[in-house]
Amino acid sequence: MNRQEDLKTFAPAARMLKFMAHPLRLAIINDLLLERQLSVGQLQKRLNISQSMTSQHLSALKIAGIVACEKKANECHYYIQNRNILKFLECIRKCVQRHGA
Amino acid sequence: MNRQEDLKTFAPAARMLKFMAHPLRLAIINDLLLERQLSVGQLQKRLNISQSMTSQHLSALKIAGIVACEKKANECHYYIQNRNILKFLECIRKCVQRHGA
DNA sequence: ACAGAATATTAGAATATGCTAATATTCTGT
DNA sequence: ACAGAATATTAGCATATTCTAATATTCTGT
Repeated sequence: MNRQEDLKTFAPAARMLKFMAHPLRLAIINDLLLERQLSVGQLQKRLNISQSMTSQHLSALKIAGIVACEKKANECHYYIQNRNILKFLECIRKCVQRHGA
Repeated sequence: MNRQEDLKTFAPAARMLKFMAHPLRLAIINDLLLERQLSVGQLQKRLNISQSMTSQHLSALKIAGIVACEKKANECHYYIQNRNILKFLECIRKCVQRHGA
């Protein structure tokens, strides 16, 4: 494969990484992996951030296809849509553990 | 672990992801995983980008601790320093394959 | 010591991101 | 229909990223 191919190949991966590359969004992903499902309000309390931030970061993760949500009455319950993310998180942890960089 | 912990925990991971979250830098990492070692000039030709861009992206990856380099005469040979990156790349590929997002 | 190759660094413009504060929407219970 | 809860969206500022173009550094061969 030539280089132009390469860039096209890596563009979607880079895009997904970009969406994940934020401490709060990683924390959200982590929480959703642990709890399976959480409302915006629950996440907001857990992360101790503003309602707006919570919603905006969730919205970004939704656009990335990483999470999805389901309306239940007045609340919106978010969950991990792309389960491959689990292995992904494990990988990140390993990479970072031995590498303070 | 409480939430403040969480953010501190994920900060280094997010930092590393940020460094990787770029198509060119993923391509560089990929090339270096395949070839073991490449000079700036070789990478530049492969990726078909400017000398400055090549150097700047490599420098970013070096700061992140992902690559390292060794001077040989007039050239600078870069290689992957953090071998965990390999599994990481595989993970990314899997995540992205089934997810156009 | 000099010319030229290989790489690094810098400045600065264009764009993207992250955040706060404010406002809008959507739903529930009465 | 209304008040209030839960969530979403918007505007706008501050900061960070990415890129090009220009310049600096470092090394080699003569």
